[in-house]
Amino acid sequence: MPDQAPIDPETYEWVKDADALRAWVTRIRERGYVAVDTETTGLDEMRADLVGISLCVEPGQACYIPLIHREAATDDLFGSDALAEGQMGVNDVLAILRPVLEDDAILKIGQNMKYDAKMFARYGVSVAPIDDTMLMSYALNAGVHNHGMDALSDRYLNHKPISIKSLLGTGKSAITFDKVPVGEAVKYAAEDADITLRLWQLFKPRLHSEKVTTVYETLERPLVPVLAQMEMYGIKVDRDTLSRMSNSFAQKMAGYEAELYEIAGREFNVQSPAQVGEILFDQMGLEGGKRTKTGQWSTPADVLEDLAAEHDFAARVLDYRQLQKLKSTYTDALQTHIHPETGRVHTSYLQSGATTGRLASSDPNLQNIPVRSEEGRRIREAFVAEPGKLLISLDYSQIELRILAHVAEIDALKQAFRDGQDIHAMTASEMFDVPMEDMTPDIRRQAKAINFGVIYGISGFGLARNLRIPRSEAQGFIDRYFERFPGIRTYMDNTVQFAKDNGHVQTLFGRKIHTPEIGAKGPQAGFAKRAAINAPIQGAAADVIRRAMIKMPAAIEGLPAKMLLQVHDELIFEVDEAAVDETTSVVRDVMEGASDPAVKLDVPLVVDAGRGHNWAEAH
DNA sequence: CATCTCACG
DNA sequence: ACGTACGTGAGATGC
Repeated sequence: MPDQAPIDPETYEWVKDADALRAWVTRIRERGYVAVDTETTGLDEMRADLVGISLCVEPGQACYIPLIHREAATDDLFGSDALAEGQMGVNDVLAILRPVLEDDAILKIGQNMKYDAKMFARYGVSVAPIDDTMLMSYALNAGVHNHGMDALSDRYLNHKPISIKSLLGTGKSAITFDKVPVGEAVKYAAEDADITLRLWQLFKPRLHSEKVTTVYETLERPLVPVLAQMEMYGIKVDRDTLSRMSNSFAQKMAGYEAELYEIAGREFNVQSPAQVGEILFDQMGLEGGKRTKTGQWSTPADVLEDLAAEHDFAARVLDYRQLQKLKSTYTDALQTHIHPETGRVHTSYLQSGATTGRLASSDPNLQNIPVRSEEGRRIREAFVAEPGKLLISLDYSQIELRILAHVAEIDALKQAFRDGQDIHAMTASEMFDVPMEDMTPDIRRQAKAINFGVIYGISGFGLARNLRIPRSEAQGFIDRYFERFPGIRTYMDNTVQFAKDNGHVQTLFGRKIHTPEIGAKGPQAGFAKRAAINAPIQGAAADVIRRAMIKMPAAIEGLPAKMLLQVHDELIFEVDEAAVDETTSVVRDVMEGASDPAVKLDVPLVVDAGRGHNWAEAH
């Protein structure tokens, strides 16, 4: 690394007036880029207030512009806080900064820039173009370590930044950033911008030397504004619907609870797996109970399901648990996420959350809203379109199996997809020598489980557990599968070997997923192998839908349609009723062509679409 | 704060 | 012989 100014928080500038700020704007324009960081009153960009802005133009040259820091007024008997000295008004600051923040010719560099871009957007400033050190780290090192700034600074700059905890405290007595004395805030905030700039200088050439520039430039960087926009739109959620469901669940749960106490002959905590296990295996003396590694009884659903046929107690626990899950995680918790001003729920997508290139969703997670059970699916009725609009949902059909057929070059599978065949039925037909016209649902179901297993890096044990069949039988299925599709085994062996040789696997689009555990011995080895087999398939599917999402804003421009949600292989839009047909057609075309022109797949991508006044109807 | 359980693709 | 399906986030319990 070239000689650089040491990271010294004492040297940063506190910007107090317009002249000082204009001097920074001049320096930014001379450079053509600037590292930017925002300080806010909270982590929720939709609710937090902007507290200050830090800038850095070269290592060690950083400043902080405080906006609304408050300090206890010594002469105020009521203890209310007064605005601290030496601050500019947010409107004055943004008036001066806007021209550079919105200037196409000036690159704004941030760590998790989506957060800062959303904050600025709420104050009417559209920040572009951007670079993001978190995403650079993710493109370089997915699968290796986390991409938070503290970790990156420690790892690459050998410097531990001032911790936010040291300023805010923790737990109940924690304060918000606007209560931090400005002098302390300058050191912390400007240091973050300084570190971000240094990381950027370090990562920029590495993207090239590690051959992930294309991944970063085409799959990471352009997705940031797309996700920011989706999150800010949010999706309308009907509180009354959720509230009614909560009440209904509570009533049913009370009934199950009484029944359980009756059977057990005593009261206990139904929500405690340990207490459920005590009753089943100690008190009732049932066989087959297993303990967790901490020595408590284990009572997962599949175990209870086996017992439920004989014992009402197990069946009622399952009933209770299902409703408890739906109530606490969905109908209750979702209500707290409805934004008081927009009436909508604004999730946050973590672009560097999953090692494979998938997104993750949090606060709330809208990627795991129930659908598999009838009762759970009804929760989707609470996700609604505005009056005069509909929700449309478009999802890729069998995208991972299609990608497997392509990358493993399995002619029979590729042809089946080209012919639009039922792929699970076709697999079953091949494996069990059953003509397609004689296919039964049960044979097809088994083949479907095998197809899923293949994507996950199949094992006899896993398939046996999933299908509830003896392990020997499951192993027989797998052997048979590889006999019929020998190319799949070759692909898997090659993938594992590639991981061992290179320390990573990669997707069709060049995304690297590091596999540091691939050389491990013992049980770890199995995990690492299966993860390595799965990653290029799951990752390529993730790349495809990312490409579609990146193309989408231009494609639907002019249409009265907004892209709201992504659920791994599905996109959800809110559309004026009159434009539903046209939007569906446009979106489908973008999704089905998302691989082009980067990768020409040997199989077609097929997208299914639905529509409705709510997500249950649209799905 | 770790563990268990369970919701999704 | 061993112990496993891949990838996530969240709520409740109990140390």
